[in-house]
Amino acid sequence: MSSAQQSVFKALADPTRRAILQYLQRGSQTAGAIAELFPITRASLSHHFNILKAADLVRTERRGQHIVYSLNATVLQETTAMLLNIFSNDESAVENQEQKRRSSE
Amino acid sequence: MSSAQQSVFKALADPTRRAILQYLQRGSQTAGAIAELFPITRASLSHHFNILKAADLVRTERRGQHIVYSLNATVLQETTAMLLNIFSNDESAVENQEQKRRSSE
DNA sequence: CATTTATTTAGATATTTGTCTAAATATATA
DNA sequence: TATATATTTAGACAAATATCTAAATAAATG
Repeated sequence: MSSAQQSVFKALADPTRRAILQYLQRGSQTAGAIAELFPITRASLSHHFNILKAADLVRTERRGQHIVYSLNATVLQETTAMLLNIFSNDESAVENQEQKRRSSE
Repeated sequence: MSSAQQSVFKALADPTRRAILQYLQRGSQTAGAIAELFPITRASLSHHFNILKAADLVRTERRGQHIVYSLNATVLQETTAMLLNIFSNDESAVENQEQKRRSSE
């Protein structure tokens, strides 16, 4: 559960990926349409798509030759809710660290 | 403004830093007290503190030999609010990318 | 079926990042 | 003032990351 959170925060750390999410907020788009917005190669974009998919922030669907990307707003909302509680649902990080510390004494 | 957002998202990308913020939610703490929670050196922690300070997520105050760290909840709240609108306040990323693309044609 | 179009994968590379040890700085106290 | 305690800074290094080019895969079309 917290490793899912980790993949979301990692995904959000990159400005290109945030811009992709923001763009998808207006509606689903094909990979090619998204690629036109960015001055990087489609291969690099594909790498960002993989990271967004791994975080479950976007969903994909093939439509003929095209792959359509859609925002998965649920994950964003959950992450936001967690941040609003100032990480109250992400205690495992502290717990894990405490556990590591204890076991190395 | 969006570069400030960038430093916040970068800061939140690391689980140790999220754990520090979460811990500070209970109240301000000295660097040493925080360090006892984590199995990494104080030098490494200091590096994380610098990143949190650069993002204005924490504030510091010297108290004798100690440095007291406090959560700056305002920045967290603002970031959360922005996420809730699904990046509606962070358009500059897309704008910048569009601009780069246009100028390279 | 061959070619074009859309997208991803593979592999290379430069940069960034998290961590460490050792040394420096700042304050308190004997 | 000398020493101890608290914290940060400097520099090194391995791992992760963002990007690229070239090649592969998948679907549409002549």
